[in-house]
Amino acid sequence: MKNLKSKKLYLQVYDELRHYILKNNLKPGDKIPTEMELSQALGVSRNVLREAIKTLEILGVVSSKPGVGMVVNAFSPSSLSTCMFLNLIDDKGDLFRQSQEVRKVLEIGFAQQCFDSITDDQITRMEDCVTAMESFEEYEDFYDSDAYFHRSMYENLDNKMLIAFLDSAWECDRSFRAKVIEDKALRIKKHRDISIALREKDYEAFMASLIFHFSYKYKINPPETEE
Amino acid sequence: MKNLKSKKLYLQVYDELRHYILKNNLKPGDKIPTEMELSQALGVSRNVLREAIKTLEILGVVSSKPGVGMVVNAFSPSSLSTCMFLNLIDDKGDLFRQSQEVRKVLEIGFAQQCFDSITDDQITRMEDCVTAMESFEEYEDFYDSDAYFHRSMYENLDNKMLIAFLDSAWECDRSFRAKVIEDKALRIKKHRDISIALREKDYEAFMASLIFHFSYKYKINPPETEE
DNA sequence: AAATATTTGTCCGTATGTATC
DNA sequence: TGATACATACGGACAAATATT
Repeated sequence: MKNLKSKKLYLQVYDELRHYILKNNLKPGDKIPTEMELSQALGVSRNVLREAIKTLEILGVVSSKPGVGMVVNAFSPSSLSTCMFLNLIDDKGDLFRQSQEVRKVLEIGFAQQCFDSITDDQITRMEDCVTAMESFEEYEDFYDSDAYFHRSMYENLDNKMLIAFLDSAWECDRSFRAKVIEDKALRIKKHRDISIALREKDYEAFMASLIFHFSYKYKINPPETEE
Repeated sequence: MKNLKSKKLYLQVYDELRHYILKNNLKPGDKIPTEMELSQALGVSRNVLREAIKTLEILGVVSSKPGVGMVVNAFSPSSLSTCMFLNLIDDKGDLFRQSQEVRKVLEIGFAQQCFDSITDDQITRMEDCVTAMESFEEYEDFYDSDAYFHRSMYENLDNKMLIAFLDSAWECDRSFRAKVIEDKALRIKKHRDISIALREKDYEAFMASLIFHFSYKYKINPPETEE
């Protein structure tokens, strides 16, 4: 069809659609043309068009409903972490180290802003996470509370990119099924110290407990290669 | 077809393929079954399968060639920034601020590691970027040198996740067409000071110049809504 | 070197379910 | 209720690129 590049059509169409959304400055909620209109406008079959536009839907850029059409979505942090699973096909243990390093730098780097802007509601939910940690036996449940604890800390910073990056790093942690070699009680204490320092608005204690929290050894549990 | 969930088929297939790659612990270079085999195994048409698998190709997870088949790719940082364009459909000015904050925290947070591990070759390329900056008139060219300067700093850190995040943040900067309100000479000087400090292995000067580099005001140039 | 098989790329047609008017 | 618009899903067909014999 396009004699330009002999590049695969669905890749060209994907770029065109990206361009279309950006150049027309589409906002969340805006409608985009139907499959028929788009395929005719681009001069490709509906099949090729769908291969490109379903990528946008899976990535969370647009939503489609039969009988309605397609609309642009608002950005959600999870759409970035959706892509993060790409990392998992590489060396797992090393990428876990990388995600740990990045998390440490990001969380400590934004600690000041967190301390200044955190609300009582956030602190309460962090305390609830600590309480939940104490009652869990299974590590997976423990893990969920840990993740929610940290997510609650930074959700009020008005920085969706930070949230997206932190979620991506957590996504790696989860998929690696890494288990921290650390006493459960110590792990809980570390988190409790952070929440207490925030509750008492003690900046020095907050920073100290946060930095201390990131000091531990870890091992990797390889994912079961089930059936 | 599947009365189970009434969830869209191509979304289910996408999850299945993700699962397949992870559970089978596929490494870069490994082959995955043909479209016919996969569509038959999953009980869906070849069309639906392609809508899911082309997402994986566009994301850079797999590559396909006619007559050969599909293989798993190695992770490349660009695959993450491919997703970052999702952010662009939201409030642009605010997300530029966010990317600036994240970049600042990440670059300063990893400055110590950068200083310890940087090689002469990296520093030479950074110096070349500064030289290039001096000869450019157009801001776009200036911008490319700026991006490459920072990328060279951290590429030796053995942390692909960091590189991916930094690239993602740069992707935002670029698409926002943000222009820093700053004297060109000052901008060049800031970068030159960083490279000089690294060349002379002066840690204090390096940190000071890097922190100073991130202090500036900016404005946003909205993307032209061409044609 | 040449013919054949394999695999992806692209298009078409059709039927179904769902939402809107 | 019916009619229309739209996405969903299937199957077939042929072309193009590559590998194999």
